[in-house]
Amino acid sequence: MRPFDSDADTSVHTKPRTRIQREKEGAILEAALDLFSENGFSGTTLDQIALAAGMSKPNVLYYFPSKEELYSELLNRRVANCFAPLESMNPNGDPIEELRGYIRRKMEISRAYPRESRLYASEMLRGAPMLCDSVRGLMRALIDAKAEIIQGWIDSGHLAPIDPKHLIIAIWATTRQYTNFTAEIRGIATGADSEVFEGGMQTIETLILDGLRPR
Amino acid sequence: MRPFDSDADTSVHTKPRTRIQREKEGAILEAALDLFSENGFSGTTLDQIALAAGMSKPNVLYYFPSKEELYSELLNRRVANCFAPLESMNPNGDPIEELRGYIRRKMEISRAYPRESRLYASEMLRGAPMLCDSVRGLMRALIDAKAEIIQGWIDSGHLAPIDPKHLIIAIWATTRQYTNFTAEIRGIATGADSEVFEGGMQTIETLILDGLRPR
Amino acid sequence: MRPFDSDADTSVHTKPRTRIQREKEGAILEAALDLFSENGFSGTTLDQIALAAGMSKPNVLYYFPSKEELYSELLNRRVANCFAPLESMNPNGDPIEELRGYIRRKMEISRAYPRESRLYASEMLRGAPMLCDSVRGLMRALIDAKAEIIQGWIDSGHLAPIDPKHLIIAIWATTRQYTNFTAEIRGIATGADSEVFEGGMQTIETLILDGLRPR
Amino acid sequence: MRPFDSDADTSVHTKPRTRIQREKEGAILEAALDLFSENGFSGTTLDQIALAAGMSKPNVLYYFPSKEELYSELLNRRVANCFAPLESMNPNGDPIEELRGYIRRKMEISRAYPRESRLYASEMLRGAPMLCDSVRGLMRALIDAKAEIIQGWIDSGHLAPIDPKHLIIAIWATTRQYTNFTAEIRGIATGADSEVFEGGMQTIETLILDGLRPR
DNA sequence: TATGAATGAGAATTCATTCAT
DNA sequence: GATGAATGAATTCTCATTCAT
Repeated sequence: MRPFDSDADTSVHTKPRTRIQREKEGAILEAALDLFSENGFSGTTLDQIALAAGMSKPNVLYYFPSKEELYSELLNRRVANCFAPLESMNPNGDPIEELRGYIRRKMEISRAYPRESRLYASEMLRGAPMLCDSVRGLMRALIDAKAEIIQGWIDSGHLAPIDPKHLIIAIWATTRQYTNFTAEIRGIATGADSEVFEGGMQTIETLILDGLRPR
Repeated sequence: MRPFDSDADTSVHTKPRTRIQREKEGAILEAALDLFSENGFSGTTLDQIALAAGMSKPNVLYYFPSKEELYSELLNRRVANCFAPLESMNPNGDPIEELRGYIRRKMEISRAYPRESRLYASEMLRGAPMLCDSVRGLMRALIDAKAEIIQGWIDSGHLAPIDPKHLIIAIWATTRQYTNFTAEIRGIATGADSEVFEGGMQTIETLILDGLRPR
Repeated sequence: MRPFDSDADTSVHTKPRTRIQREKEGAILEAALDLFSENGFSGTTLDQIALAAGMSKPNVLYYFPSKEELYSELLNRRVANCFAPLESMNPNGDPIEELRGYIRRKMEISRAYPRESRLYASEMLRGAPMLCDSVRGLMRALIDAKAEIIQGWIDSGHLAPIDPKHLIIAIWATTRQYTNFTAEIRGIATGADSEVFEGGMQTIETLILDGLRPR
Repeated sequence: MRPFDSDADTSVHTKPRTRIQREKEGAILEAALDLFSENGFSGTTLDQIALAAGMSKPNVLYYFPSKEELYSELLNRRVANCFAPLESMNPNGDPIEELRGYIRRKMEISRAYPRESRLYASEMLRGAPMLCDSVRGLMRALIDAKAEIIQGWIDSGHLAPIDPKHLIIAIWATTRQYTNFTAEIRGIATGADSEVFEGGMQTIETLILDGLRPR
């Protein structure tokens, strides 16, 4: 179910060899993710990270050369992984059902990884100054691929005509709302978080799927 | 077209009386809005604001007692004004056309005040630690009022059954995407910003309005 | 009864002519005395003084060229006046009764002008960096005169042999304790301030007068 | 003769373990004591302390979290130690001789630790805003204990009737005069400091002991 | 006279980073 | 590897004083 885990994640990395190293690095990344995603890059200090990771500040910098590198690592590796394994959309399946599945998986993944998701959103909101090109490329490629599939469905008359990329953007926007802007949601909707989440999912499906179903 | 301006804005304020005061205060708010909306609260320094406003740092603090107050002023006054004058929805009009008008006005207002809009989004993403209760109340009241109108349309069979609050959230989410997450949009869609914006608006209307139109 | 008042005080001054001026200057000195005596020179700001005096900071500096001058004025004029009119000791009176009278008047004057007294004590504790020579001279002359009288009483066998200057110092020390170090007194003795004050006076008289009475 | 030293002092402390730490902390406390006792809390800057201690300002703050903490540490630990080991008064000894011994020890201790003594006096003069409760309690307990002993002597007719607490206050007052108000003393008495000090001690003994000796 | 406006020189404190062990 | 120690460069904020009106 989990499309990736922290071990797989850091294994991409070149440095860490021993188990201890991997564990320490993991603890740092975990703490940093907590804090960066909550308070942003400037709002987080190495002291906080070191404290949360249960080690000394210099030790944090032993594993990651600088605060910026640590942030970048998180952003460009962990966040990238949010996309990569995510989207399996079957070009031969039923279009509406495939889209429904996509929306649901997107919501689920964001709910499962709220910190990664918020970190990414926060970076985007700032204008993405630290997002590396490879991740940008990855994203673009992913979108392009999906858009092509959707375009096929439109061309064959299974979906109402719409710009596929904008459709994907709309899906991202609405799912983001329920997973990253929870503070806003809580200010608007009443009820337990999970209920609101379900209500949101229902609404998104209604709008998008009914909006796309050809008349 | 502009539903408010900075003069009207600050006139609500108690303090500034002289012309000079209003001008200087305006310059500071302007600079602060630029910087806070771009780099967030912690990512912005008083030095930057003073430089951008063309005055000395203590002079900035002569007008606003602290960095936090300045931020708060911006967030809670300027941003609040984004909502208040915004939404006129006619309960007696044609539901679909009223919603279309609402979506368009929402998009326009966000495009006209991108910095206020981004500042607000950024605050929300952080969990809204500095958003004051009066603004929260304003928002909630606005949503409640709109939701009631929409519920009326649903009850009379003019719209497909949907949770009105979630509908509004969906509209906010999608408009936000095109006005605040431009960095992400640019990474996905090709073409001039304004074209992309138009495409987005078109897509949102299609999804939401067709999604709501009863079959 | 009052050995001096603020009018007499400031009249020594050269500048102020009009009534308003004298009043304003008085208000400033009053506020400054409150604050300096409570918080010391560095612990007091011109803002605080201006606020307490009910005027603007530049206006304070219109009357007194600098914070230091204001403090100095207070210290060297008001405090000096504490001494000058104070001590009438009759060389022909009964020695014990004259000393008793002196102790009582000293206590009373310190109690009547606690702020001046505390300001002076605080300056002394710091090493008296701003006490001007004329006040030093005044004090010395006063002590010398008293010491001579007392020496006469000792020489004529009316008092036990003792160094007259040290006697005066002892009187100052003990009276100061009850008027300036009230925080310490309150930490030690129980009962209402005035009772404690009376007890202190009684004790001082007992010690000094009995200690001096020849056996 | 020295009833305590700085090593014993800081060893009560929880934090410092290594030799370097103790040395540095000691250097800071030493410098701070010099400066705070001379210029008071507000009149002293961290820059001055850092300079005097031969280290950088942040390094000072590495050992003490804030200026206030540093001051408080000094006041409440070092000064408290001034009292604790001080007063051994034998209830079974000769009352006059015991009091004489007490006065002398009190004078000596204040002369040996003039900075601690002045710091304490300065804090008291300000109204003791930073004196912690435990020190207050210590003082009160000490006074109570001594007062009881003295009362016993009075009850058995060995001393003239007097309020024991006020007697102690008088002793504190006069000893303080010679150790903390040296600036005033120098303005009054002529001769070398040590001679003046001896003269003062002689006078205090004469007054208090003769004043108390029953006739 | 009086004051709003402005500021340079500090003040305390923070923080990413380096260094020595 | 790990950490205590140290610091330069900010960063927010204060304050006495000046200036213009």
